[in-house]
Amino acid sequence: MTSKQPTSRIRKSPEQVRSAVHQAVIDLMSAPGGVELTIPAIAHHAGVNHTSVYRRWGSREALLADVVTTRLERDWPLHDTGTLRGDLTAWAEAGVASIRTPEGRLLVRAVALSMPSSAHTQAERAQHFQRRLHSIERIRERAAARGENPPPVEEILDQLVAPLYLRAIFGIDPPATGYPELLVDRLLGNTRTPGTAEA
Amino acid sequence: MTSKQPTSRIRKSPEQVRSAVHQAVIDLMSAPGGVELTIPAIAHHAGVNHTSVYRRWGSREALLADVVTTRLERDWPLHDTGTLRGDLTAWAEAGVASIRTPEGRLLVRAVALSMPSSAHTQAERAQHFQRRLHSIERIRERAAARGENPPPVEEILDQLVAPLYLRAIFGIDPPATGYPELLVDRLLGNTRTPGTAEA
DNA sequence: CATCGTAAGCACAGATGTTTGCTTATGGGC
DNA sequence: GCCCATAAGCAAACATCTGTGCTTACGATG
Repeated sequence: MTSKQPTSRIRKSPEQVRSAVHQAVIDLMSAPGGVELTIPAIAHHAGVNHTSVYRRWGSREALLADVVTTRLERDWPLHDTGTLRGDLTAWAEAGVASIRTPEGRLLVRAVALSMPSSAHTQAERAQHFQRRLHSIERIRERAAARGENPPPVEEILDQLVAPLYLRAIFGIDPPATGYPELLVDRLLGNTRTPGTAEA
Repeated sequence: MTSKQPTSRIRKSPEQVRSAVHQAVIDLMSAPGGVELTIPAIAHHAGVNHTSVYRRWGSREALLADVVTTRLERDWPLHDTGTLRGDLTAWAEAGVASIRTPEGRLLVRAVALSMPSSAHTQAERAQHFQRRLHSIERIRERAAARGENPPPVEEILDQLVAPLYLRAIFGIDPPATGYPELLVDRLLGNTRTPGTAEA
């Protein structure tokens, strides 16, 4: 007991820790039964010492934000289809696909909540949301560059983003078929031939 | 230590406790800087012993749910205007008024969160949401009884509820004027003045 | 006015989450 | 191949939240 024998103390590399912790967050979020999702629990599930998590991310809030943005940007990417309608529909389709999985719903929910107990300031939260909205802005810019006339952001927010987020947050399944197209039709007008609808 | 002198131990009545705790939750939620919103903190702010809170509500989740439903039912009530359009507009107006205040936004947000760390099952969460949706159902029933033909719940969800909730959660201010009417027009069709207004 | 059930307050114990000082693998640069 | 900065692992202290047994004020009932 006096000496410390090098008890073959295997350790993970920083990248391994990052990966394992991220996966553990996803696993525990998706787990049924309301797991606690505390740092000790996450670290244990990841096979990592909890101090490593504390030192690297500092707080659970920061950890969740990291996981969420990483995953969302991977699972809800931005496509370039060549038309405004195509881009919006693709975006909605990716969203629908995401919120059909428990993991996806939880990710979107996590964006909305961000912080379980401690509360971000509103400005901070809005900024966080801005990152998510960035893809919408890009879609609008591309459409404008093509000479199309995209609806204002507020309309896209109300008619495209809001329904998807609401369903993700409250776990309401979207209609089985045609939902992305339905939303885009409401937004752009049900005219497949552009030009007549508003704006 | 041997004797217990009745040190004029003033105590609040159950109703006083309830009121003080509810108010403390609101105060701490509205407080800037990300207060912890733990039961001890709430109890302290309310001037109540924390055991009283534990024994009465059991968990923070139950306490928040109680506060939120109480307040929301008071601040976001249901009006009977005699027409479907009127009822929906009134509902949207109440919602807009609510989410214009920081407290109102936080209440709506709290409905979305419901549970900070522990996670409700999806069914449980959906049920919780159902309570909020009850007013929508009532509006539809009344309209049907009048012989009107209300839109399906899903449409009201997408076009009326979702925009309000999204704005509440992310702190996006609704348009300064005419927003309730705009949402209802989108939902029911802009049958009154076929204006071009989409701005 | 006396009695009784309810529930608030208090003190303390138990469990859980958070933080710190230290040791020592790991991987890159010289 | 040696040396060094980085960061993971460990243990123990620390803070905080959660729960329990008990006393006792409050209000209702007779």
